[in-house]
Amino acid sequence: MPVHDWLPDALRKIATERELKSGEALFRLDDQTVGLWEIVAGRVRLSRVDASGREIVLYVAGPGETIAEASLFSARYHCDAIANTKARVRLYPKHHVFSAFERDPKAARAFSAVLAHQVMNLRMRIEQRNIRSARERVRHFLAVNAASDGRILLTGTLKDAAAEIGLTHEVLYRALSALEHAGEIRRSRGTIKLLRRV
Amino acid sequence: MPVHDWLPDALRKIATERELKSGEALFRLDDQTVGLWEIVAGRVRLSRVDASGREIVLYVAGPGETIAEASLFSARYHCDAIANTKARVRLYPKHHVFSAFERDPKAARAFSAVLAHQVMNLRMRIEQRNIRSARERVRHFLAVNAASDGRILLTGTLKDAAAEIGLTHEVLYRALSALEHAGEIRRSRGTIKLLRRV
DNA sequence: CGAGTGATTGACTTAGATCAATGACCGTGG
DNA sequence: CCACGGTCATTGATCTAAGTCAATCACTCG
Repeated sequence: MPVHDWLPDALRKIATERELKSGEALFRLDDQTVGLWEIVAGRVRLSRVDASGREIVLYVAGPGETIAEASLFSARYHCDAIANTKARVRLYPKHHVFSAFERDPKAARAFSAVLAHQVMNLRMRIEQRNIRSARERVRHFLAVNAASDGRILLTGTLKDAAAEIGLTHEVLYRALSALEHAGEIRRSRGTIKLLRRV
Repeated sequence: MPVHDWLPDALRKIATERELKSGEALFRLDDQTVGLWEIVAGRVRLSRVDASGREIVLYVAGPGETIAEASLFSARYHCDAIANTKARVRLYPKHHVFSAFERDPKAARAFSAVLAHQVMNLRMRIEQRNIRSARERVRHFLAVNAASDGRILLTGTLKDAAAEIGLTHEVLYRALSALEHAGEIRRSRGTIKLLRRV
């Protein structure tokens, strides 16, 4: 997912950065699309205003993520992007992106590959959300994130993990300790290990 | 999302169909990837076996969906695909897909565009799942699916919609009738209209 | 006309959210 | 070097909204 994996070096050099104050709009519905944005720091929300006048949030993007990939392929944005916090963003201008893809088909292919992986990953997360039981959901999360030796590599805190899987942190703690008591996992200072069932 | 939107005609002609019995494997982890699969009928699950030996379902695909887009870009599958029901699938062989993309850069671009849209759509659905309150979730769903005149186009039944937004159908019915009583929506034989707030 | 399914509503249960309190750990600034 | 503010991790008590079970009616399809 990190942008650095698929954007050609040349393109990264062309990118320009911009600071956003909290609440400032990066772009608005129907603005002309200019390119691909990467969030460097802070959080930016994508939202629309619905028929009854309320704002509906489509997505909140954080550092390392790109937004508006789809808008590369359309002339106008179809949502608003507004900074939730003070934020720094980087712009990869549309025509540079496409000319890079033309010059370097591998880059284009890498881009597709990244998107395809994201699709798989997001589908998996939705599947996870379909699991109602907190315990089962945590099991799913652990299983998906476990290496072949059963060790789970946590990026960030448990609180972050709780948010990602859609549980409150309290419930995650409880589920983890229940799994530990049941002998399904073992924990030691920050690492979790999935134990092989007999 | 329908495959027909982005696959060149020529490619569609080359595709071969295959029937799967319920429980039959379409492919297995570490098999050589052969191409892109489209589900024509039935349901196929993508799953892996975790470190403790349980099967974890990554995704369940239904008619009209494609699976293993990401595997186009890798030599081996990294999950199993198993028919949940009797199913019919269609194969677009990998090298044909890529040669079609080379011959017709527009097709390649369309493919990327489809993937990018899927990413946006999936992110939106995850955002929706972050809303805990059933009523708010239904509001979000209605707002996202409403046309500019506030009319909501339902594909399929309300039960389907309930499944998509991650609620039981009973809860969806109740939330809808609560919204109707509150004057936020109006319903008449199968159609829902979002009323403008004053 | 009868079986099957969707839509709807009621009654009840439960699991997860919420509120609250505590200890561990960290960086930091005096 | 240590006191202090902040966040994470953890656990307990309580509440509530969503899930579950169940019954009914409308509709469609063969």
